[in-house]
Amino acid sequence: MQLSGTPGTGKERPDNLAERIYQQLKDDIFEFRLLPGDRFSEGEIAERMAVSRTPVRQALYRLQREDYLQVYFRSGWQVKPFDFAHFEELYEVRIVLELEAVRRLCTRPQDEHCDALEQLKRTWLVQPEQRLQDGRKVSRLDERFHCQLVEAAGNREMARLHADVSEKIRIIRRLDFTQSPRVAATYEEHGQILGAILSRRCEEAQLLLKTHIEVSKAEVRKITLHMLHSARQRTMPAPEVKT
Amino acid sequence: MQLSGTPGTGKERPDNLAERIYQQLKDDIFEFRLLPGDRFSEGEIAERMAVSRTPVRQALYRLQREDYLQVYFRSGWQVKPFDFAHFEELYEVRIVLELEAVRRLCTRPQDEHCDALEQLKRTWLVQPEQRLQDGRKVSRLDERFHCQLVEAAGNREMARLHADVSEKIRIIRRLDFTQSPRVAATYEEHGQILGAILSRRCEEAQLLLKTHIEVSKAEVRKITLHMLHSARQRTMPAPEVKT
DNA sequence: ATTCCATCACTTGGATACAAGATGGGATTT
DNA sequence: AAATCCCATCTTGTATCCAAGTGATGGAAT
Repeated sequence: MQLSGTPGTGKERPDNLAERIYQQLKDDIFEFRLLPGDRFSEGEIAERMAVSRTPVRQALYRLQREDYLQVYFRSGWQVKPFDFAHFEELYEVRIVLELEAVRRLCTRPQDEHCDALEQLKRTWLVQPEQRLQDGRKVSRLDERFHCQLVEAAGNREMARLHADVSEKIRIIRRLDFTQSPRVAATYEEHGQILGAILSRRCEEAQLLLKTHIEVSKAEVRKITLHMLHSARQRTMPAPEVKT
Repeated sequence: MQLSGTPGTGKERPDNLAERIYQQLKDDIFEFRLLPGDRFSEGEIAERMAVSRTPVRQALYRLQREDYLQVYFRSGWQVKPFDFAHFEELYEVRIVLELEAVRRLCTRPQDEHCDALEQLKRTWLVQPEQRLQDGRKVSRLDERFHCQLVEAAGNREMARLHADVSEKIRIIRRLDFTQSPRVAATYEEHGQILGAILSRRCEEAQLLLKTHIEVSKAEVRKITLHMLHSARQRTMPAPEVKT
């Protein structure tokens, strides 16, 4: 009964079933295999994944805490409907955190965080013919760019919150990269932002970044509305949408 | 197997054992009945709370996600040791979020959010003889002040993140209100901040708020170090402390 | 005295069993 | 025909059971 010794020595979980199911379910949501409004039971998931309800419940409750799912008392689970007001607010939080990161990077002491910024330069300040075209890849790269910017600012908590926010909006943010002009614009703007940061033009960097994010936000809003509109015509009933 | 009807109608969980245990355990941590570094097993908690391990595990995993606990594979649980770097970073996040809230409140359209600010005025802009003295109460009030400030700014996501951050630092922030001069200073400074916001002196409000938080941060750091130092002399071994 | 090794109680992770309530459909009544 | 009641079925929440591994302990060997 009494625990006394110091653990610490190599005792991390090896495989962890619940974690695997959590990832799988989140992926199902992100890839729209589970649509907003879809309902299901713990038993279904457990059967599909060929495990017991125990790790499924662990995963489901985690996803509930993260606002992807909703549970009804003895009446099953539901994928939370999209809430655009919610996404807009998350975009604003992103802006606040990233502007602060830029401020810190621009006022940083000499030669600090330069390695992180150098790595970003190698990805984004490249010749046009070296640019990636695949929207999926660029989308992931874009998220990494913004996260690394915040990470480079040095506050791990801020970076973690920002990463959480980034993950929450990923599901719609991706849609911004389905059109190649937007991909090109992303390369262009990231380059400009990096340049401004590296030469410590703080105000300019902040303005560029703010505009960059807001344009992306507007673009995504447009695409998502269109997508949901056409989905509503094909399927019935459409996934519920708030606001 | 098939779920189809619309739930929505009064199906919230009634009692929920796991939730109760979660609250109880968090309270144990906040009230130092569970000390940083303490180790325990799921079975102990289940026995103490007179429930099975299932809801206990649900609560423990939630507390782990929230960074209060740590689990070792087949070797029990541990209350996470204090990490002051962590707290400092959370304080900085608080500053960023609250400064943004003040900015928004100062540039708000006429007559917006005034009700929320009015309520704050009634609490904090009072005659000295009406001020509360009880450190516990003022501590809770202080947290509410800052949270309401952010809530009033109108971005629910920002408010939620800020509330989460506030809860995470509550465990040490309370210590700031164990000394009555600090209580008086809090009233003084909150009053000044509110005044500056209400008359839309943005820069001044931000500076006041930033200083207010940073002073509190420094004070808490001092008290906590002292507390841990004396605790280390009384008990052995002392709770592990990083940084 | 010290090191090594078997042992054994204890731990978490997952599977299964059970309890209580929600739901939906069909028979029954109005 | 429409509304209502009843019941079999399904669902989550909780308890219990089992598997696999951990770590402290004590005895044996050196």
